[in-house]
Amino acid sequence: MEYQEAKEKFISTWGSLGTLWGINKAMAQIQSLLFISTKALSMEEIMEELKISRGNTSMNLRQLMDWGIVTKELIPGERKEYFTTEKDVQELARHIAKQRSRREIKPVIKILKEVSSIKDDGTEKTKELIKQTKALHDLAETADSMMNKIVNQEQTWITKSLMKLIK
Amino acid sequence: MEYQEAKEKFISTWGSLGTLWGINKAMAQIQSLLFISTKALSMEEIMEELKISRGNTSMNLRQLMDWGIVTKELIPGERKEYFTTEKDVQELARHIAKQRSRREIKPVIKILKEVSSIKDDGTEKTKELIKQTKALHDLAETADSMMNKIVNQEQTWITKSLMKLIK
DNA sequence: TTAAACTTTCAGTAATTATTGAAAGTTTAT
DNA sequence: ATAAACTTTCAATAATTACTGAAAGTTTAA
Repeated sequence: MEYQEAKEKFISTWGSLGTLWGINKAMAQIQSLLFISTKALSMEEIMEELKISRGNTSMNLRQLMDWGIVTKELIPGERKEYFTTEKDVQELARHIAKQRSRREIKPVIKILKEVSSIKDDGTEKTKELIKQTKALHDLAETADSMMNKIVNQEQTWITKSLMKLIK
Repeated sequence: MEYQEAKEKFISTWGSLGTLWGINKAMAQIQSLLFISTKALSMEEIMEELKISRGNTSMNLRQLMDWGIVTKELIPGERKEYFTTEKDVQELARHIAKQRSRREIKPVIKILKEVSSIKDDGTEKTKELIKQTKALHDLAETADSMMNKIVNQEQTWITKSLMKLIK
């Protein structure tokens, strides 16, 4: 497999993985293009490379910046804006995990908390609702907190060794 | 908040969380309805409760069964089929993690492996592609394996203690 | 200022994905 | 065999989501 083929394969695979996880194709592809680029790219270059419109590029770049994984880079003397993505996979994972936690997981945990806190009227169905949403709440909290801890690398030597063990 | 409101809130929240993660609404809602139900439900009852068509119900139930999180239950003497979901959240998480790993993560890891194995022609861009996809490959493998280990509870006393630490 | 070089916005459209409902299929009882 | 009770399939349609492109907006240089 040659460079060009490999590059295209990577970008398109990453794009479809994105859609499978609720991230849109263009967004995932822009990010992956930047991820393997040796330099910051202009909007023009991104449009050209991915064959997408100016508007689409602009909007998705904005979203990527909102997520904190792409940043504008102003090249002195240049009028155009250039973009780069976080190149360190660990950092990248940290940003994504943090954002998805904040935007999606935390709000759901909150609702699970509310739902599982309704007053027990003694009926079987109410008991079941409380029991199951409570279990889900606990699971979600544990998973969320673990994910954050792991990705935040709040790792001492001991947790690192533990990681190796479970891995 | 009363039972009915709490129930509706739970089901609709779960449904929208689903869509956010690439799972369709009906599928998520059927699963959540079963999850808090005290008994197995027939197709009729699910349709009625969620106000969705017979076809939709049938197709999504099938998908849920393919994922291994819903099972048919045949009640003796009854002609209709009844459905239940896995009630244990741990088991549920295990099933989902296992399936997503198999269907989505593993194939992507495979492609990352391929892409990162192209021959190094010495150019900077090829080196970058190899380096970055390799990093992603390693991250994906670690994350996938950790997730599986965690949900599979292949936990000895030592991994359990470690879990507590990182948690 | 003005105008060139660029970016953003957004209404319209296209593409994708989900849903319906009725016909076809299956199973069970008689 | 027949028919009733049920489930599945799938073409048509609806709903959602993504994308385009041109107009409006912004910034910089002279």
